[in-house]
Amino acid sequence: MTKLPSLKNLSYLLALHQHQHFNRAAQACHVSQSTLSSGIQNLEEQLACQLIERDHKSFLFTAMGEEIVEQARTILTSAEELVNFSLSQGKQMEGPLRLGCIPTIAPFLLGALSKLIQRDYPKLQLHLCEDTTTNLMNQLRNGELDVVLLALPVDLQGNQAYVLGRDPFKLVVHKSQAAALKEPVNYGLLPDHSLFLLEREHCLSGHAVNACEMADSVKINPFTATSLHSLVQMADARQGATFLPQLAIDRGILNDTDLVALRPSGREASREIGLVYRATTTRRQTFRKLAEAIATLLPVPTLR
Amino acid sequence: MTKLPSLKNLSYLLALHQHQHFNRAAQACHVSQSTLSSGIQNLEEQLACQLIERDHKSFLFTAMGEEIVEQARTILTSAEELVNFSLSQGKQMEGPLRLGCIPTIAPFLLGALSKLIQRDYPKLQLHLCEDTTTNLMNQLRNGELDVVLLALPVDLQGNQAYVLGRDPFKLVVHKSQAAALKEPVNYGLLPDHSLFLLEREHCLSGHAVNACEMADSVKINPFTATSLHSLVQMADARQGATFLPQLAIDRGILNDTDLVALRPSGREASREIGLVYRATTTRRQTFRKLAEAIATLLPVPTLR
DNA sequence: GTTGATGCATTGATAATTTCGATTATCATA
DNA sequence: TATGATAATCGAAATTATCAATGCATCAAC
Repeated sequence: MTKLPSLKNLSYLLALHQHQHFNRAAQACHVSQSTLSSGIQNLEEQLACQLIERDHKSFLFTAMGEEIVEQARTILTSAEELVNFSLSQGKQMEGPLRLGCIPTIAPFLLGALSKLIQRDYPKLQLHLCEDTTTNLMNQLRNGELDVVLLALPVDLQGNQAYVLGRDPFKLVVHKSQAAALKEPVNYGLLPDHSLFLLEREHCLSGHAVNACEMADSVKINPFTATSLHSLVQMADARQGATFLPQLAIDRGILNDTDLVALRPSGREASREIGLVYRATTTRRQTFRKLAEAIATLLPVPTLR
Repeated sequence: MTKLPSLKNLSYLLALHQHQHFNRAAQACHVSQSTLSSGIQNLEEQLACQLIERDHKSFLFTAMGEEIVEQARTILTSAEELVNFSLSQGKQMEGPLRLGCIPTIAPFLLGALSKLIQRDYPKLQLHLCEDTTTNLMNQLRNGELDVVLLALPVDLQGNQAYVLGRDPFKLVVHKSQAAALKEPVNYGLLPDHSLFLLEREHCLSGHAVNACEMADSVKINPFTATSLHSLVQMADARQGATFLPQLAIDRGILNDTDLVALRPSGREASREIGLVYRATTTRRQTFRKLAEAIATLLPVPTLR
């Protein structure tokens, strides 16, 4: 059998790749710069190939280095999964679980989820993290997260997902305009520029626009908000309209406003909520149970 | 970050699992018995769980131990792939490649393949191994083999495969009977018990019987052979018939016999040849090129 | 230019870990 | 009750990892 590199050195390599800086990487690993430096050299020697090109002041990962980093990443996450698995004694619902969630779901679900987990699986330590879909997917890939809760469809990039349920979109309008409308709402009746959406990059905008088949409508107000809460504030103050997921409405986002929720026209005006995990995971059973728990909290649960 | 177990200790665990004996496992790892013993204890301490139940004379892996072994296996094979990858400088067609093959393909293909590889990819060191489908799949899973060449369909058990081509079955009969038959052959014209097949467990028997839609026919002779070559000997000596893959016939297995090959009736009288590899591999490109090379040697190449 | 700051490599002493051989403990069995 | 087989334990020796300090090259500021 050939001599294998140590996991420690591989983790040094990953840290260096992440920080692109020996000192900061060393700090992140809680070792001195010289330790990390020699660890990397050690690796290069064992693997008999150059991983980084040195430039005395700076350095650059070689193509090989990048490739090795990718492979090392999966090895290290597997190893971490192994210790987590054993530390939790193989019990599926024990030990730490790092869950990422997008901002248009998190505030309306994680509170209830946290309570539910606390009640049903008190030994499961849920660590939560709120970020954009892109960032969450990166963190999942890097092993910084175990599972990610987000709106589908999304490019799974080789990961796998459980579909937990469906979250219908509602058209939310000011009381003063609601009288003139009847369900399902015909968008043509809305004043021009009266529809507020999240910033374009935000996945919810895309989902809502697609779901309601109204891309580039003249109805959309060019101002864009960055959170559902500010969206509500805008619509309320300017007597406009917006789309909100049922989930947010159920959790009282419209309380203390003069807004009412109406059913929009267009088929399938909804988003799907999915739980994404690495294909290489060993914790499918855990994620499955978590998925079941989350599904019970959704407007239209449809676990598969 | 939690403290990770060392790859070395994990490999000790795997060796112990394989040999079920401390001394022999230690020898296999080229370390002393005490080293291996304390390595295992170390693991148990780090993972905070009992991996083996000791019985003073003997021992038994716990359920957790078995599970950890499985996970450790994938980690170690990934690590080994990493060093192989780097040692071959990322060149796809360099370094060692361990190929397993079933006995009804190996003798008719590996010679030509070996020659082809030697010519086109001289730096690829092909290690060959001939065994049954079941054993090959186990060795693939254990990381003892990199790829396996066999007849499809087969339970992939989470592995992946390239389909390389199709190998038609021919009905091989003695000259003295050939005159009475015309293609495609109607089995009813064969004398009872005149058809020789490989032993029942052998995948080729199943493939041939299925392909020609003649399960449990009274035509089948209860005597079964263990290799295609002895099958040919039987049919030749006893003036019977048998099924042979085109591949074997192309390589001259009927030379110096009084047998002739005829096209059997029944649609799709053929087997598919596939190249199977672990889903977690990092060498898909290598396997792809190998697949292309092998496909050119098959009677009906259909790479996908 | 000179100076100071930055960033990685090197060095040599020290600490930690690994490994081995020898020994011990336990059990089965002859 | 010896004997042999097996795994755990122990202590010394070898190996390896780590750190603080230093070296060396580069760059920016003046």
